[in-house]
Amino acid sequence: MPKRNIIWFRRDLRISDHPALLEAIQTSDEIIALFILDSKLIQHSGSKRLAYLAASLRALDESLNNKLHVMVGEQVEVLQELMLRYGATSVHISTEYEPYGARRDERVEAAGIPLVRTGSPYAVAPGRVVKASDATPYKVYTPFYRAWRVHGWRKPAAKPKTINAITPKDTDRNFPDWKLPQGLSITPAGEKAALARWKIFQKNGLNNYNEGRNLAGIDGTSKLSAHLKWGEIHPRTLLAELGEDKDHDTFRKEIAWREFYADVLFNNPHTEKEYYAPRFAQMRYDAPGEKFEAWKSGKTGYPFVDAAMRQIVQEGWMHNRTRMVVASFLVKDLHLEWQLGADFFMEHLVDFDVASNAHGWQWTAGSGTDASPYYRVFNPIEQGKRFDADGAYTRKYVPELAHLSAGTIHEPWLHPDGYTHGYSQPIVDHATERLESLARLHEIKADKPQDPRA
DNA sequence: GGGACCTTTGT
DNA sequence: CAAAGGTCC
Repeated sequence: MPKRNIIWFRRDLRISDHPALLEAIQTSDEIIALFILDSKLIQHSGSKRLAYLAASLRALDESLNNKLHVMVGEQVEVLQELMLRYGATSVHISTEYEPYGARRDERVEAAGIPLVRTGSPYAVAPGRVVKASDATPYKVYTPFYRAWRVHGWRKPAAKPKTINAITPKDTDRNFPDWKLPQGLSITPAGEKAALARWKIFQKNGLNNYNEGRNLAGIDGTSKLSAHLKWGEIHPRTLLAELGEDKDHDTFRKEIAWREFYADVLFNNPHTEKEYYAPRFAQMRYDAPGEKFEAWKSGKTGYPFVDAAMRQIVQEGWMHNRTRMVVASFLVKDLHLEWQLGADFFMEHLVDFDVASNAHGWQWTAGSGTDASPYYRVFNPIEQGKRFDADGAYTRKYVPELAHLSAGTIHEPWLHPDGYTHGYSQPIVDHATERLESLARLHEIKADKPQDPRA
């Protein structure tokens, strides 16, 4: 009887630089390539992310010469059935660290499935970078970054020369047919698309990254987030080709932010949903109502905010600069809790990553690690003028403002024709709400005596 | 333990 | 150039 291993793909949908796949191959005669559709994750994913996953599974299957099993059902049952049927002795995985995935794997293991963990979605696994002084985790990014670099990471793993995989039965080829709703568009999925995008970014964006990454209207960011989220490319593959100049270092720092937030969530799993700084739970917030609806539908009357909100709904992706702008607007202009925005992002983002999302939001809200200082409130108009100076980004997503030029598109109230194409009036006055936000923050200042009833 | 330091700013 | 307060070494 040949020795057989299962390779259970989850968020590592690639065959290059894949240590767990290599390990599964090297310790067996044949592998069983498997993906299990997880009803819980499907429930929490919007149509765009599901369409992306469907495409990514097709791409992975192609790389595996159509040998991918796509199964529906409870993980333990599916794994037990396949192990029995094929006489497989172990299940190889890339280690997962975020709360849901880590708990799932523990549960599977507790049910008697022999999991073999090799590698992770990170260059340095969460929990590995700690302070030299007392071996506790970092809470501030920059010292983490320095220690992360000193820690270092392995070279990319080799692409397997041959993959000897069992041919699935037809009934085990349950590829989902999740379609993208009409009128929407998402980025191409799969390992080939990821590697192609990386090449394009290296050629066109990387060498001006320090400046270009902030400009919403140009293709200045890597746009690798969805590929990284689904593991179609490993961060090590990117890091291996970076140099030491300013632009390359800035990009390396963005990769390190992803690793920092994975580490913070690993060490503080409750911060997926709760305030990292607990006193922010005591702040006065407004209840979500009409203004929240306006934010979600891109009708706040603030052009840069509305452009970004329409971008995420149409494309499942939002420029990083505008992620901060719309987050600041939700929390500090509308006085709503960050979790409302984070949940909306979870529904729409193709690249949704629980750690980066929760802590990106908390940074803006002021409640996170190394958070934005409380007095720092983004000005949505000034941000638009600075980072979408010619108005191209806003014009693209807000057709009601397309007739306005660079000079007035971020302030339609300055133009006599500003509202002639149906654009919304501002739902709040930024200057007023900024002061309101500062007042509410003052109420929870650390040096204020706590309410004894609290 | 004291001093340097801290992604992404506003006016 | 002003704006806390915590973290790091």
